[in-house]
Parts: sequence; structure tokens; C-alpha cells
Amino acid sequence: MSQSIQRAAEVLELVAQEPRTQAEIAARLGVHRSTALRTLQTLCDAGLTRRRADGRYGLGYRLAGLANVAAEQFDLREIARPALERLGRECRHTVHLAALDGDAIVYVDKIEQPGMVRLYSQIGQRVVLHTAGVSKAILAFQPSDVVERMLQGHEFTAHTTTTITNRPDFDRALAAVRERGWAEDDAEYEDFANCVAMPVRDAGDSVVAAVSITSLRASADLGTLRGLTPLLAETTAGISRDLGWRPAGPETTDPQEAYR
Amino acid sequence: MSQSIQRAAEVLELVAQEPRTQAEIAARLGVHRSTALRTLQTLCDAGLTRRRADGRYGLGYRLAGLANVAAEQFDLREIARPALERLGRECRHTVHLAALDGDAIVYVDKIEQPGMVRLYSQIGQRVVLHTAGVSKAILAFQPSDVVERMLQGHEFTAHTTTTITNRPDFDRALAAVRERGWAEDDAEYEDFANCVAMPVRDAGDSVVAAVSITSLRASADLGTLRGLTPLLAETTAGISRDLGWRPAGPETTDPQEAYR
DNA sequence: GCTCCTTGTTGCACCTGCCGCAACGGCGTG
DNA sequence: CACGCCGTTGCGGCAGGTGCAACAAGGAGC
Repeated sequence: MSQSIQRAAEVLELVAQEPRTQAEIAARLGVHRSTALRTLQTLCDAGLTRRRADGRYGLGYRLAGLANVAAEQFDLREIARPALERLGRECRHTVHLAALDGDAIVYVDKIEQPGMVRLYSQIGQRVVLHTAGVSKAILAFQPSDVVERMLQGHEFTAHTTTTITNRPDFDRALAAVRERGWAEDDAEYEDFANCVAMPVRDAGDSVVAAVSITSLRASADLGTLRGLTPLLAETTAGISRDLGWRPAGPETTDPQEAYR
Repeated sequence: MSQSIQRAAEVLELVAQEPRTQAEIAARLGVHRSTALRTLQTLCDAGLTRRRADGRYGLGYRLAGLANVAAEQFDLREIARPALERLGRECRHTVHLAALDGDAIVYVDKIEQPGMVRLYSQIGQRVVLHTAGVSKAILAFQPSDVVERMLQGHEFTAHTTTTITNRPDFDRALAAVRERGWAEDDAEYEDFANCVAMPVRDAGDSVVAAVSITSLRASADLGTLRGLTPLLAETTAGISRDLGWRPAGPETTDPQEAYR
């Protein structure tokens, strides 16, 4: 909507990847050198970026402060953290927490294992809807109009040989998720990584987030991960309960409960 | 420089304080409601803010991700962290690390103690130059032209009865710092908090940062804090060494060393 | 049921303030 | 010494940000 703010945000993403020179940023943004400079100056004033000793621009100190505050505002993250850490300790794999954020699904937290390869995901990033386990775990339990809206215009780009590349196949995958209760990513984004994921529900019984266990196929294949679903179920049930969710009794499994 | 980016940064600060409504933000910015909305939408698109369940706007998840990356770019912080944590464990008070960042001094890291009152400082925030211990510890060892530039237009606002309110007194304070090797904040900003601070030097023997120990007067007065200066000296010397600083031999204590 | 309030959204006209350009100076490197 | 890179400044043009008004939708309160 607002061009210059959009550009400023792009600058943040650029210098987050690695500190960059003013000329490089101007080139990547496709704007004149002086324009990039003015943007950078404003951002530096605000402490969001900073000029480093080597002359390149990097992220600013203020970001760390804002993030500290932000973490306090993330009720979900705060609530889920202990459960995620426990899961991480017990399964020894990378754990992700992703949540619905408007019409997108974003990574909200991540537990990494010491010595493990870093995965592509970053906190705050949008999840690739048609490949990630967490997105399937969430989408499978959304009303169809929500799914429709979120997938509108979505490109089913092939990243590996197992990527789901069309809507009908994806719908079948969601149906499978609903049936068995968990979602999988069978090396659909990176051919060396796979994962299992399960949904998290809130007090209104809506699925608002999902937790996944990701591993390198070399260290644990899908079959091994499936063996971890009981552990994962325990984790997601715990988080859901902390969010105020109440396990449905047999009589409340019908749609009548919607009337509270 | 760039108005809309400046506003966007203000928005970030506003919602960092607490989640706010669109109308509130518009009022604080002094702009029309629709303008504020457009700014917010752009920021939300970038993940820097987000619309919360209660309709108010808060900080976005992407900030947490950016901050993770940012922390990796902060060499000083990375290097100093272990020493600060150790100091925190040993003195049981709040520990600050502040650094020169262009023509400002900003908090770079902070060790809080469980159960302690939260202090005003936030990572990334500019230090109040005439009251903070860290700023005196840094300014006392800067070339006079740098001090001049940084204090240009600075207001010596009184925050408590002990605040230094004019330049000559401040210069005398800096001289005292040079003499005894550490700086103090005698309840100059908040009447219930005081601190001691010492400088950190880099490989070129320049003072680039400072570490402070802050406490509530009720829990430890200035006299008690002064007793901690040996511990503080150990910490700053350790960080300085990690930055490549070499303790000066007796013959290099004269100004000749400036010629390297 | 009703109203009142807040918010999201859209269209439009105005004009601010951002953009691109060019030129100069400083600094470090080859 | 030349060259490249960067910061800075002034200026004209115009894109795009801004303010305004009007409407719809949702919620709270009565």
C-alpha cells in the first residue's frame, strides 16, 4: 500500500540476510542510489538498521529490543514455549510452531538442536502453504471459505519430486490429514527433510496453530517420525489445554456444540 | 528524512509499548485515520506488526525472526554475552552493556535478575547521555571533538534532584571518571536506582562500550556498588581482551601511544 | 429490536514530499 | 595520481501519500 514503507521493509529483509553496501541495496530495490541512502538514513535514525564499522549496513540494535517486547505480546508463543522445549528434548529433532496470522500462516517459534543443520525456516516467515506439514495440519481443519481465501492465487510450485503440484491432490492430502489426525511433509520442499505435524486448538475449538517435528531424512525417515506422533499429540494437546481448549466429550462431537 | 518511514518506525515504537487501536495510533501520530490504517496495513504485510484477536495492533512475528538474525550480526554482543552473564550471576544485580553507535550510545544487551523490578532501559534504546553511568564511562574517554559533537544540542534535563543539569558540572564528572576509572549514576535518572559503570576498549585502545551494574537504592546503595568495581573491572577487562585489546605496559600510558 | 461506536474500505482531488539526476567532496585502494 | 565507492546537497517533476467523505459491517449496550 505504502511504497516507501514497503521498500523499508524490503531493506530490513535484505540486510537481515547479510550486511550489505548502499549500492547493493539500491540495485536490489531497483531504485536510485540516493533514494536507497535516504531510506537507510531514516531506518538508522530509528535504530532499525545501523552502519557497521566496515561501512556496510546491518540490522539495528533497536530490533533486539522490539523483539523482546514482541515476545511478551505473543501469548501463544509464551504459552507454548515450555511444551515445545520439552518436545525438543525428548525427540531430539527440530520443532516448529506455526500459527494462523490473518490470511497467512507464519512460523512463531522454533526449537533447534545443537549441532543440527539449520533449516530454511525463520520465525515470522510465511509458511509455504502446499508443502509444509504445519500448513496442512492447520488448513485441514479450517472452514472451506477460509481455505478458499488463503489458497486464492496460490501457486503450487514444484520444489522437489514429491511436491503436491495441484489443488485436487492437495485437497486429498487435507482429507487424509483429517482422517489420521496428523499431517506430513514427505520431502516436499527440500528433498533432504521431512516432517510430521499436528494441530493446536483454542478455547473455541478452532485450529489456530500447529506443531511439527522436522528431521533430515538421513537421520530419521518418515516412518521413524510417524512413531513420534504420540509424543507430538501429547504436546499439542497440552498447548491446546493451556489455550483453554477442552477435550470434546462424545456428545459434543456433533456440530450442535457450535451453539455453545 | 523520509516521512512515511519515520512514521512507520513511530508506529512500531507505539505498539511496542502496548497493543493499540487504529484510532489511537492515528491520534498519536497526528494523522488522518485512513493514513494510519494504510501504514498499518503495509507494516502488517511485512509482518512487522499484526492485528491481534482483540482488534488492536501489536508487534509482528517477523520482528522475532529479524532479531534472531540481528543478534548474530552484533559481534560485540556475541562476544560480551558470556562475561555479562557471569557478572550477573556473581553480583545479582541488573547488568547493562551499552555501545557507541554512530553519534549515539545505545543499550546493546541487558541481564536481568529474576524477581527484580524492571528498569526503564530497553535494548536498542538510546542512553540518556547526561545521567547514565555507561554514557559517562564512554564519553570520558572519547576525543573532545567526538564529545562535542555528541553533546551538541543536548538538553541537560533534570530528572531527579541529583541530575547533572549543566555542561561544566558534566565535564567535571567526566574528569572524575577518568581519574578513578569508573563512572557512577547517583540516582540521576530515577530516584530509586543507582549504578556504577566501566569502559570497554577495543583492539585500537578506543573506548567503544561500557558495562554497568544497576541496583535499586533499597537493595544496594552506591557504597555497596563501589565495592563491586573490582568484579566489574574484571568483566570489562575480559571483554576488552576478547575484542583484541592488549593491556598497556607502563611505557605506553603516555599519549605517545596514539601514534600506534 | 434499536442505536451508537469503531473499524475496514473505496474513490477522489490536492499537493506534499519522494524520486531521480547530477555534481561535488572525502576517503581508501591500486 | 587516478579510480571507485560513498555521503551530501540542490533542484524540478510527478508519483504517490494524504486528508476527506461516505458507506458497510460488526459489536456493545440498552
